[in-house]
Amino acid sequence: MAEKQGSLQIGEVAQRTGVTQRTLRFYEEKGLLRPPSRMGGGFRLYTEEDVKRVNHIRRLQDLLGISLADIKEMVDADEVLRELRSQYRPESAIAEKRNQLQKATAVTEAQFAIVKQKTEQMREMETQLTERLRLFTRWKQELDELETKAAPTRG
Amino acid sequence: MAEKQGSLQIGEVAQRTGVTQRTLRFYEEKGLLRPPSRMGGGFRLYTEEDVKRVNHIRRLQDLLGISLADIKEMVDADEVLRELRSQYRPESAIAEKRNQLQKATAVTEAQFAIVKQKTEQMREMETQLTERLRLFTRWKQELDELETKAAPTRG
DNA sequence: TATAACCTTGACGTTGGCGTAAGGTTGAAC
DNA sequence: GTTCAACCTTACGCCAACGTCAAGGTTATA
Repeated sequence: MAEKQGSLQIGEVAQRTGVTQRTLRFYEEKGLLRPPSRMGGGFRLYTEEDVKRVNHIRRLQDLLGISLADIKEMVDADEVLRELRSQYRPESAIAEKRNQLQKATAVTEAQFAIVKQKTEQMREMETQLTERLRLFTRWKQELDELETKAAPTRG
Repeated sequence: MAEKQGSLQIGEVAQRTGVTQRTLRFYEEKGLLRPPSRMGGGFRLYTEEDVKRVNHIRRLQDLLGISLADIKEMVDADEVLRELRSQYRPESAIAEKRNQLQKATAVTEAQFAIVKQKTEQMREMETQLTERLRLFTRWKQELDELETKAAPTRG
């Protein structure tokens, strides 16, 4: 019996995502990754989904610079998404689905707002930096001219 | 004798920047703010420049999510900028000026690169989120239709 | 000159996000 | 059936970025 198809041990997940095994266990502890299945002896078995998840978490961390607690909220919204997508068979509890959908929408909108705001501020900063760089090159040119035109009377 | 014109005590700076007094002292300790002048009894006296500085630091922290150590590098570059700008009188040590200019340019370019990369990733994320929101609204509509068209056989 | 509001330094405490070491278990290979 | 890397849990450690006292000095105002 081979391994279950497409299941990865923690070491490989760590390698492929660029985080440590400790971090993966930590995320699990904190509820950012759902507890993976285990093989007989207790070794964790991850899926490709999990890998994507980790990458997503890291992007959120790096880009938005928000706490893991907040990220948990966001990835929970993702989870809802997957659930809704998978059991796309609305024979049961429409009200609940509507509820989940509502919450997921809210979280996503919040995220969107953050991203929007940050991109805007980033843009401002970008232009500022561009201006500054222009200024620097101008000054450098002036320095150059000063040295070539003026007397090289030293040394 | 009134206060020196335009000098602010730590409390007011704290209020206006939204950080605590502790944070201001902390930044000073870490070299992110140059030690302000003091009045007779030792009270710190800040300038409007300092206020801008603090705001800048916070923007960098919030937007780029980088460490204060890295931010120090950046604001040091700012310092160089001011120095160059103020004593715009290149009678002394051109070589040094060139050097400073070079370093400031390098730091600024590094910063620019970071900002560029992040903006791009942000954009990606933005489109992703937009798509997701569209999906959500579509699903919600489907749910609505299901409820209106199907039997409202409850209650 | 009293007293409240503001400030000082010093030092220890806290929180998030992991690092790391210890001691034991598992699994594939030989 | 033993070896050995990869994994397990437990638990203490660590750094950044401040928070939070404590004990006292300063300044404006009555």
